[in-house]
Amino acid sequence: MATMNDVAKAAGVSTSTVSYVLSGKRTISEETREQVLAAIRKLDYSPHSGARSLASSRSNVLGLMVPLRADVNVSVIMQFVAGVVTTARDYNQDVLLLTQDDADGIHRVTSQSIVDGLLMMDIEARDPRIPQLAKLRKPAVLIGFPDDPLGLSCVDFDFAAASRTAVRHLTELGHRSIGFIGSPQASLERHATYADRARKGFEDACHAAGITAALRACEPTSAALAVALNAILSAPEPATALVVHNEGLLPLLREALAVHSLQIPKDISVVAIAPEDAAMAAAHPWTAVSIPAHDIGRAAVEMVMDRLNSDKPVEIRLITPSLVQRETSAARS
Amino acid sequence: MATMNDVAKAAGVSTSTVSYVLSGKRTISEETREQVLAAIRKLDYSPHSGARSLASSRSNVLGLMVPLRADVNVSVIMQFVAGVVTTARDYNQDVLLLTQDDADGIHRVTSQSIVDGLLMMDIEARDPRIPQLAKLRKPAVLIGFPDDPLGLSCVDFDFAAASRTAVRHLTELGHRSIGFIGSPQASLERHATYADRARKGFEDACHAAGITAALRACEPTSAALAVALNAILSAPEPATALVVHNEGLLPLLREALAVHSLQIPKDISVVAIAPEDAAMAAAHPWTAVSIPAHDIGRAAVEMVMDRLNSDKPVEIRLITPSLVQRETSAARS
DNA sequence: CTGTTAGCGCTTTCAA
DNA sequence: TTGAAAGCGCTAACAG
Repeated sequence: MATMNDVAKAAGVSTSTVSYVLSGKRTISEETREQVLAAIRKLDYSPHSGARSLASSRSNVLGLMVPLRADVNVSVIMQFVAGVVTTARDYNQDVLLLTQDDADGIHRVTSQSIVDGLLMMDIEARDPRIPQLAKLRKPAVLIGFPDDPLGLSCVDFDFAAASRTAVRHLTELGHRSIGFIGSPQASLERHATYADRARKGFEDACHAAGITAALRACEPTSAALAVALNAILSAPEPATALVVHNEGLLPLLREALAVHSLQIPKDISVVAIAPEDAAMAAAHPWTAVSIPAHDIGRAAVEMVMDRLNSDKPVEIRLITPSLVQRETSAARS
Repeated sequence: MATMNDVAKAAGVSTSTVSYVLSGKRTISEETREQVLAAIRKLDYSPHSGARSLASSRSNVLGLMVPLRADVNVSVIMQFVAGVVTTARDYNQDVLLLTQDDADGIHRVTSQSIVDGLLMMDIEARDPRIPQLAKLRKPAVLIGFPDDPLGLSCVDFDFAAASRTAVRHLTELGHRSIGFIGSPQASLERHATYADRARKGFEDACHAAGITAALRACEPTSAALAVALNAILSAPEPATALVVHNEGLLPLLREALAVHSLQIPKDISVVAIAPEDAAMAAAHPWTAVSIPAHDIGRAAVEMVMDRLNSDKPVEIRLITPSLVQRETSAARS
């Protein structure tokens, strides 16, 4: 492997000149720059990341802690990760994968200077990782919205607004009793903030509009869905519309409603809170408030890089939802 | 941050002694070892990964190239990745995430010595990345089974054997005409090797057993499934059993068969080739040949580490399938 | 606009 | 069983 020294010799300049050509931190005459670049090409030179990180105390790697748990929405995670990785590349960073159960992963990758900053997915209301992150001298961004961010940056989808938007759409269509089918109980119990906030937003919106609301947590299985629907549809004022915040249920929903002799959207309207692709992957695409997972990933990277490169203040961003009406919502009959 | 030098001074030894205590590459008296470890704890010392990789030419990072494409099975990927990351930690390695569309990611992370080795998911029959990998001086493991591995290690699930196992199970139950519903056409067209081999195994097994076979590729949507089933069930000798290698279709299958007035397993048997959790996530769990994604991830890491640490020869491993009968297969009526 | 040089923090050979 | 010291390849302060 060629080193920077080899390049310098081949180009007839000093190593610092090569370094500055590469970093752009100094103005270089067009002539020597050409020479250096030619030598780099000729020798097929690449800088050694370890040497660079030793000298500059920057690794050009971001740590991303991902839940590989089963009760979270896998396809949203994938999209989010895709957003993170592609944006990281725009900043010339690579992404190191950490898992939730790697107990001291945070300590390891920061204390050894493996990463320059951290992105934490799936943050809970009182996440024990937050105090740990707050002590670090490396920037961290929380994906989620905890009770107390302890001075860390946060970014998330505005799930409360998503529910409000869904409810507004349905009330405008004349519905006066709406059911909410949410994330599995497990997500609620560990206070994944997205689950809590979507529920809360739904309750508040229904209350403000004077609408009858019925909420159920639900596992992504036919059996659980049947139970949830029974509860919602056998109430004194049965729902004429549903908000579903659980993409795993979408493929099962039509069949489950058929049991109650209900057709979508003739007898019952449905709004999904789900990623775009899940909403579209059906013969009759769902009216949906889509979760822009890719954009959240992008925003998260932008926010760590801001804190890494400048002294921009800590930021809290909530990504605004928007609803697209498709084939599953209609005026109340 | 404390350096190794600080530790050496605090313990009253030389830096090399500290280094050897940490690496274990030299025998150290119990007494000095204690002293060193005490100093490490007291100063909360962690080695600097950049410095280490510069001096040792080992980064302790493995690169993992993941498809963030939509037509592949997301939950299998997640399980596989989980297997990779947890096993990597057992070898004291971290995992860097690369995406399929990061065109020169392979070159970047290897030439800059960011990674010690590479794991490549979703290998196609004539994958253009293979010649590129074969030229590197870093070990690589292919997850998949290409036409020509060019001397690289490979590991994969034995999809052909999976189909054969499924067919054997069904013939033992008396079925003489079996349909195969496979991966989307897109997967076949780019010759994802898993799709090809599962099909081939099915055809061969049916032929060998003198069974009538009907094969269809299928997108994971209700509409596509309806088309595929129409074709399979309107044949001269309609299938009395199905092998389904497409987990996205499982939640849709009962409803689609009901259209033909067929109940599982009374009128038609079904064997899924799918990850365990997909097979279990139903009111009536599927008889299935399960894809042990986690184990494949583990095996892949073991194989890179073998090539990194020793001169073990290149290896080709096919993970043997096993079938579990559950509620969706029964004797032909 | 460019060169010299002192580190960055670790590993490992050589010497004792 | 231990220490001294020469790098590993790069960055950036200092000097011109």
